[in-house]
Amino acid sequence: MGEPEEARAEAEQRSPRTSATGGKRGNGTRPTMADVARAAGTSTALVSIVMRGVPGASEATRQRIMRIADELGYVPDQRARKLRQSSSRVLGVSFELQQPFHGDLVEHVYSAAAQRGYEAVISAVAPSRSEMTSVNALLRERCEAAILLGSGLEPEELTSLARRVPTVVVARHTDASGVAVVRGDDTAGIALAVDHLVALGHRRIAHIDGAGAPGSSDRRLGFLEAMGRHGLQDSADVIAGGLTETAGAEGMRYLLDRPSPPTAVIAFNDRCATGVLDVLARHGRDVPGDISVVGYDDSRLAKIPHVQMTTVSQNPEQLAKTAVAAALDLAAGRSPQEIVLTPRLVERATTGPAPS
Amino acid sequence: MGEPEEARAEAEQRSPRTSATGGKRGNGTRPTMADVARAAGTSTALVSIVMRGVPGASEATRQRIMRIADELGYVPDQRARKLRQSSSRVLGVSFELQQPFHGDLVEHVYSAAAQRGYEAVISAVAPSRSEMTSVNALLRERCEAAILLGSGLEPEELTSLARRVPTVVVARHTDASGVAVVRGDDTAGIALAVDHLVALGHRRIAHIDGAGAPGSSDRRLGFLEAMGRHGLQDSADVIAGGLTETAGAEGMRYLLDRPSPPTAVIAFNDRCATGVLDVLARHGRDVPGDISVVGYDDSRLAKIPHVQMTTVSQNPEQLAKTAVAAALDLAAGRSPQEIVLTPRLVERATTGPAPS
DNA sequence: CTGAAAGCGCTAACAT
DNA sequence: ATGTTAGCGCTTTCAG
Repeated sequence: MGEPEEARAEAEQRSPRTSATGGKRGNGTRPTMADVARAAGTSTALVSIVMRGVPGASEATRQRIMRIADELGYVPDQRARKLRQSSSRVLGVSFELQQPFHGDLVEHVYSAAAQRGYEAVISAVAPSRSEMTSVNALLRERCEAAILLGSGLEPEELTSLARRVPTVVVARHTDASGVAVVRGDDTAGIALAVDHLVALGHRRIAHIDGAGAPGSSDRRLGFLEAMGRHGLQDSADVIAGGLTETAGAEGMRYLLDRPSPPTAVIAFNDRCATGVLDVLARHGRDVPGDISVVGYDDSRLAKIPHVQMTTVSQNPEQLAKTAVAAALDLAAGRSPQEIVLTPRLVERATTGPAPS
Repeated sequence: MGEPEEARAEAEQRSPRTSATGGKRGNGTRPTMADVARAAGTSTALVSIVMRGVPGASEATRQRIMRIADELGYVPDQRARKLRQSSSRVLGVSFELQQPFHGDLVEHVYSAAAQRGYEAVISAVAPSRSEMTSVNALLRERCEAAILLGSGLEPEELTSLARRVPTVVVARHTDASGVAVVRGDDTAGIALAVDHLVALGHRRIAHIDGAGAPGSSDRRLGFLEAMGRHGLQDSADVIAGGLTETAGAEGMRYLLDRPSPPTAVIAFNDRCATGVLDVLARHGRDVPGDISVVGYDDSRLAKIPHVQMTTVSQNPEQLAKTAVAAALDLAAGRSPQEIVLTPRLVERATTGPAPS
């Protein structure tokens, strides 16, 4: 079960040198397996065996074929290969191009998929490229399962999609039937942040939420609930925000105009928190001296050395690994599950004792 | 020549509803063209004609087949399709997952490719996924040409790659032979920034450079040259930086420790400038009152409403469009060219008159 | 306007 | 250990 992957890894290593005998390049034709077989004086089947790194060829032949393939600049045609195989061993991933957290997830999905012998095919969502378009591209690639990062699709769309391809939605909650869900426990995550701040002596705590974004309501509710648990429901403040720096900045500016602004802010995500921090810096507020800030996601933005944001980590690696596992389970015919991962608070430098 | 694309667009629109007759889902099998043909009582050839939207079927048949395909949830297998076609009509794109500017470029490459009837297949580079790995994946997809965003490959690697597949490198200069290059004029771009600042009365101007990053030396040279042109070579200051917020922050902190810090800073890119701005805000420096800051790329980061960064724009859309054109030219057999686009200064809110 | 048949580059039985 | 053969799902002549 491991051999094909090893072979792939090997092929990756081999530096793409090209020999003098390299043949006609420049026209659009690339060498095929038949070309290699002809040059080596063997059958294509043997070449196939060698290229896949499966047993069934003598060491001498293996070496020779490898060398010839290399000289010819031969690269196996993935399309033909997958077409022939009954299962494509392809996982489709739809993600948002400008969301740093999605970048983190994609990176780990690549390796989690590779570890299980799958290839990850990614398809982006952007302002000018809808999630539908992105997902349709995946469908045409005949992926065995689709992984949707922070999907914004409606429940009906998701259910409908799930009928066509095993679907797992990552990092958001959904009621859509038929889809698997892998997400962090948003309620618990926000509670972690609240507990942390309350322990530091904060009372007036605000939450700049994700507005209509997926996961937003869970976090909002979790916030109110946790505040209530501490008897702080009256000093809990929820402000409409969003997923961007802009939303965070606007929310924070609004809060600063208050007669008595909060001493701590929990933002919907790290991007939002970045906007918050920026506004505070510009207004000469010391963080965490005057006001504490907590982000969400533990994305690249939170880890920037001079930022060192306290944030709730969903552990992208675990999320990605779990999502891939869920996708393969689905593809293997098991029924969709909702897997909720426990988030963890990463205490860094943007939170501190409440000002007295 | 336009029809196949129209058809594709249509297919994208059609919402993925599934009928009651939808048949066996859940096992790994998706309907094939043969299934549709059988259900419609026609040949697969006819179904193919309809699915591609090419002329050769009566309106009635077309409607009927479309409906049946829809009901069955049929999606053409892209792999089989491309395999059969002589030219794959696929463009490979390698990009960096965490670089906002690459996100902008990728978005526009998608649409530029679609406009010319090509499909863009993207492959990411990340800390745990090398550019080689990323490019190899593209090669296996049999793309007709590869577009490398801000590639970090060595000239020999690029030349070697170019022998295997038409290659265009975007947004960096390279001496590698055989590859096409589409980039902004970095020397001119930095000069634009310098001229702008000098016109505002700045004399002590620093450049936080890109260290070893591609394009870095051009910008550094352009900076010194432009400063020299204004007789300011003695107050030109080059600081080692990098492509990240961290690099910018470190550079700026270093500059603030000077007995007489510069009144303006030109950062290597927007991410770097973001780090600079952050440090300035934390130190209570007013931008642009005390110090002006210029970024580079006009990426998402520069456009954030409360940031409004003055920056040098490489016009991602034009860059992407030109790169796609260059890729197709190459694929069509024309010889590689270097295309240098003229950058443009976008004056926003982070630059102003030098403090007196 | 519609259908039959060949084959894209590869893999997987099955021979030898 | 190596070769032969038959397709994967689609497009594309070529006939009807």
